Amino acid sequence: GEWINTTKKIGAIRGVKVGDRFRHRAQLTLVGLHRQFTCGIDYLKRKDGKILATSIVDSGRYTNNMQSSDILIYSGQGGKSLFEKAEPTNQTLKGGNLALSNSKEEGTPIRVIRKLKLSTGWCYVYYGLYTVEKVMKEREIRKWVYKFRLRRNSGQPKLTFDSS
Amino acid sequence: GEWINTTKKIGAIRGVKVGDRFRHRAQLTLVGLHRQFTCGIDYLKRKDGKILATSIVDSGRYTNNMQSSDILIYSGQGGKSLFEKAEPTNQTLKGGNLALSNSKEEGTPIRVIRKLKLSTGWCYVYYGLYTVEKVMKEREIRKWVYKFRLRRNSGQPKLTFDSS
DNA sequence: TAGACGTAGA
DNA sequence: TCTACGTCTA
Repeated sequence: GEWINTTKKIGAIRGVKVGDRFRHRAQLTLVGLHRQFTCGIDYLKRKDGKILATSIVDSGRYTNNMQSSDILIYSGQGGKSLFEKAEPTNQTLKGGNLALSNSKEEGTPIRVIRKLKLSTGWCYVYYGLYTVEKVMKEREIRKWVYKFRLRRNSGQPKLTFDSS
Repeated sequence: GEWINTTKKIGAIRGVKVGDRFRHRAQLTLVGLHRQFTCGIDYLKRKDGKILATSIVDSGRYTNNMQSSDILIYSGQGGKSLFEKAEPTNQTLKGGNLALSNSKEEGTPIRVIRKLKLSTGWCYVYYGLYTVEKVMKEREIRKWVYKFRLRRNSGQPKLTFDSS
């Protein structure tokens, strides 16, 4: 890839407002909201080597859920998603999962993007900054998975949709 | 997919000029230049059922070549590309290949997009309208493939690049 | 439901 | 080189 002036960063992205909508994952990459093309968890490595999550995309392929407007339970990666056919395997605390866990320790904000069906069709909506407040290990059908409870940081605009 | 006001069409796209550059295939889809996300040949079905090519993308995965600024030899699809590992198989005159062949019969214009490495990095460049002037069947390593010779329609802007 | 000249990062 | 919550059309 060829990128100019693009250091991954934690926190708000200049020029992107809460509620902004995007048609394709490629656009999230272009504006710097989420620098992974298909992976749901993006992260960077700090100078001391510790990895921290920068953003997550909830596109409904895993068993996430939004309990309220402020709480999001996000599934870790690995061990096959809902629609995969391969044998499920246990998730491990590495890559994006480790990054999210580290982010809880550090209390660093995470950009959250969710795929929604609005009246105009599917799109990715920037929900704003969240903080990981709990890391859980749960038993699913035939595997252990990580779940991350994120809470939306206060002081951000309310989100309302013409969802269909 | 959710598309509004988007009928596939043959010929120039309003708002897109020869030489326009795009970072991702997704952008080609958004502006209507090429409505396939990964496939190299896009086509539509005419009212009488005949399929005609609308656009092609040359991203270097097949053995295409640009003999001069006006002539492009484009490989048909199927039978595995250069980088695939599976067994090669013969290409057949269906789908995109059939569409390109039909376009030769009808003399309809085809939008050509090429992936280039410029000084700013890789991008897709709109080369303008071409017409298929010859359909060939050739022997490659262990398979038969189709090759389409396209000639750039006259009267279009010259293209110059700061390629690297 | 599967195939197709996808992409970035580990 | 491979994985990853891709995405369109047939």
